[in-house]
Amino acid sequence: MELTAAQILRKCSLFRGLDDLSLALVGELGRVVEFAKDRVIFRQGQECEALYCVGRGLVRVYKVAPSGKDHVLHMAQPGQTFAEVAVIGDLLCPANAEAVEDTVCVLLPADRFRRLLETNHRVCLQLVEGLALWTRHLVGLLEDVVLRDAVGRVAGYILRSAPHERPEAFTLPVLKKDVASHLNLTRETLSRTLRRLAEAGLIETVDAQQIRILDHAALRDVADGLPVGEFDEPR
Amino acid sequence: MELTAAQILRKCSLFRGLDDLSLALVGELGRVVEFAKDRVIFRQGQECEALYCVGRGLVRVYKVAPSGKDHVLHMAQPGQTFAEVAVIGDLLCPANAEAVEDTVCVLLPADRFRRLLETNHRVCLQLVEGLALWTRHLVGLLEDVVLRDAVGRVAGYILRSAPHERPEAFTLPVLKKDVASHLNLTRETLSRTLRRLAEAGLIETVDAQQIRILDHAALRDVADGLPVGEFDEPR
DNA sequence: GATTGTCGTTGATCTGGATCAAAACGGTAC
DNA sequence: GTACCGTTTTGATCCAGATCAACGACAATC
Repeated sequence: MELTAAQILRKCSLFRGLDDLSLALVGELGRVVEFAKDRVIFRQGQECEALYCVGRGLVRVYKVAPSGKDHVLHMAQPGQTFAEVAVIGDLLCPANAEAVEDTVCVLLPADRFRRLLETNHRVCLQLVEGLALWTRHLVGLLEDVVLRDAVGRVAGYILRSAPHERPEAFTLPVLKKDVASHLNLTRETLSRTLRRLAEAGLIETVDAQQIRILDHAALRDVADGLPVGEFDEPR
Repeated sequence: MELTAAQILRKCSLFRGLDDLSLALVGELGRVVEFAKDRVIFRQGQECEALYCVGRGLVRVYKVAPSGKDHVLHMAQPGQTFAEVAVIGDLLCPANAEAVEDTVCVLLPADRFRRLLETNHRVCLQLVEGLALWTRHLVGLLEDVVLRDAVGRVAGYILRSAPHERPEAFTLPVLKKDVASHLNLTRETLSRTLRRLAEAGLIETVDAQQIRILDHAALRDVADGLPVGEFDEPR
């Protein structure tokens, strides 16, 4: 199935709420590009040539430390964008991006998009809102890493990424190693933490990729900093 | 000395680049308010009533964990704004803010500011740019905390906060405990880390608040992840 | 089939920075 | 002056999570 730029952009959360006319103006700039699995899309420090909107597939946006350690900032799924900030601020790419699966994106060239922003108030307004949300997400991530311990972060992640309807069982959309990196944990710690949550009866691991939530409220509590309980202490 | 809303807003980096007319429109909304030292400006979770622009003084914007630990997101100095994101996205305050010294702010009421955004394209454009910068700052902070160790973070902080001209000696604009919290370190660790840098000959501590940079390049290297050297190893 | 590679789990050990404890500094109030 | 209070510094100890190491489960390639 082929995707057109318009179809992809219509589902893009950054442009949600945009009227058809403005959406068409944005679409005119768009060029649909495919990236094969493992293909590098851009590297940090490069000039950023476009804003990317994912139509199909999965993109890992990550930064690597001088030490070699890397940190996943964002796993961009269909409907999500990346490199917005670099494009808007006319900055260098702050991170690396690569396709985790075969991926289709709409590219909105930086200079033309910036020009559209300058002429079209609706698009501009929409973007302000989108950026505000993205910023809040970042602050959330930051506070997660800074203020919560491993169990809290994992519990919070599970709650956030469970689908809103039928939240009992869900399939992780990304590999655990990427989840771990996103939460600033090692794979090992993530694995052990999931086991602790399972042993405490809060979740159940169906298989490597599937998690069933057994006790939503308790999970909420753990995410809010309460200790896990339901273990050791052989009174 | 009394400050007017217009004077404060003119020096505000979020509105830098705004033409006089638009600036005047923004200024019309503004109400100048003083906050005494230690006064709480808002608490996380509250409805956010305005965008704040600091004219004089210093405001600590911080979040506290369920555990009681707190994290300084931002020490807002004159010319800087806070609560922009909450106002723009019509979200609840994501953090606490309190005046560290006697402080003067311009308040731009949320609803009226949002209405201005909707009607004035120039202000909207300016804001997109401001948000992009703020986002990049946040990503930097996140990567700092996640990818660097204590020495790297402290070295980076010193480099960032040294004045661009005459960077040899400078006075910390905020208390060390706030610096520590911002970098997600304890006061103790910050103190020890500064001592290590001093012993390695990269900096010199004049007094509690003043730091002299002795070796700019080496400090850069440490911030980029190289080990500090110049210690132990009694060959 | 065998081989290689990536991912996930589990166990044993190590360590950077936190925590606890105490003392040295300024301020400022009396 | 002395007493008090918040900040900073230093030292001793502790611990959550990293690191190292081994192994099983698949999937892809030969």
